[in-house]
Amino acid sequence: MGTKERKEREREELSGLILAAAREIFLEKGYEQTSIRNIADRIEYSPGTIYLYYKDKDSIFHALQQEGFSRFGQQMMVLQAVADPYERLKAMGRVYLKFAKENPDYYDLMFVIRAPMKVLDDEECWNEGQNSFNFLVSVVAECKEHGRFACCDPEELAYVIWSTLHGMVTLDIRGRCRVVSDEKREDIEERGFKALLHLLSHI
Amino acid sequence: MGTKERKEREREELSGLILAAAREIFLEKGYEQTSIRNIADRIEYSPGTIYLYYKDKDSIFHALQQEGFSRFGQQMMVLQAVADPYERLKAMGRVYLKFAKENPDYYDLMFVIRAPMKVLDDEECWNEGQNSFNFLVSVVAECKEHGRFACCDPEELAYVIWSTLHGMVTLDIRGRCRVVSDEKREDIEERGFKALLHLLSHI
DNA sequence: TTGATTTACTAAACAGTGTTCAGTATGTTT
DNA sequence: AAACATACTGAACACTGTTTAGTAAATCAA
Repeated sequence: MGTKERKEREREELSGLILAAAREIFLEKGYEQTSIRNIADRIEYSPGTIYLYYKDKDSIFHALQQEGFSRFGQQMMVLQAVADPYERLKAMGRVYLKFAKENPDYYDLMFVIRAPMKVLDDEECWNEGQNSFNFLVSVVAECKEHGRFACCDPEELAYVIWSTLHGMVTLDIRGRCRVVSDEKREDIEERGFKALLHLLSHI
Repeated sequence: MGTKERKEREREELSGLILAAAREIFLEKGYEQTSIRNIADRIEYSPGTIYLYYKDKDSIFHALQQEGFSRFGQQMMVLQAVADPYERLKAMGRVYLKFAKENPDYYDLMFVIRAPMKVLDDEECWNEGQNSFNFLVSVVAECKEHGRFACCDPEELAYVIWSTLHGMVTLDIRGRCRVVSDEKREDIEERGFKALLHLLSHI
């Protein structure tokens, strides 16, 4: 008899329901407003039930972070169509900035908020981030094989490129971009990205 | 009779005491652990009293942010000794990274945490940040006057440089640097900064 | 089918959070 | 001495994450 299998299926169903509710509230009202009680209310279960499916609040956000990386990965798929490595690198930057602009809350969860990282103990690997970074490093390395960035270490250059884009995005997301003059603020990330490409094209 | 003056002095005294306690707890135990009740306990007043001196919790963190910028400004003083603008720009980057490394909590408050920015309404000016950014822009502009960065807009280039350093610092502070290989992680910011300088020196 | 056991869930409690406000006690002024 | 102003408190309100004793239902064994 398949009662065991059914039970397992039901377990995963509620676990998925909890995550769906968390995602809804998170995307509707943001991180601060996503509480265990809010999630419980939405699925009409008691708060305690949530702890039968997730260790704590942080692990719910870790699950949402993984969803974010999944979306992110899908968006990056378009890069497979770009043959030239340097063109692929440029397209990658644009996809990165587009993802951040369209999913600022997911971006925050993936790269800024501490909560989802707390479930990883000190030296445990952060797989999702690692894969994304490795991919960037590999693209930079390919550029190098094609003659670009001859004097640079791929990992170091990847890190600098990532830092620049991440810096632009977080200055925006966390409200620090108002220091930029009015006429440039609206498209400052686009301007910044072009300036970065300009720098990269001269080495 | 100077009762009015004395009262005012006493007001500022307690206001300063609250801020000092907030600073202590913030630097000892971090942002999350700095609560109104913790502050009240430390100065042996009731929680309600704090609201007679500060509008809300955010405005306390805004005051702490200003302190952060004050420290930051003092550290930047050493740049007055650097005559050549490009050397000054390089020294500025090093001071920036040094400040972030030595005062990660202040840095977080100044450039990442949302709370202290909430006291500024939507289009109100963020003076502390504005002054710092303007200073960076002016140094880049001076470089340009000395023949460097000929093809770049000073504000845009200042923004890119700031973004790169800010990105490196926040990836570190918010625990996203573990993707960098072990052998480079320890001094990855130094390596990244050198790579940035390398980029800047080729345009 | 009955009794034992496991599973799934809830309600309540604990300890904490920011914030407000009626009441009090002290200091100042008339 | 009475009136008023100021400074502060303590309790309350509405939240937060998390734990746990208790319950009701489902499953299993005899």
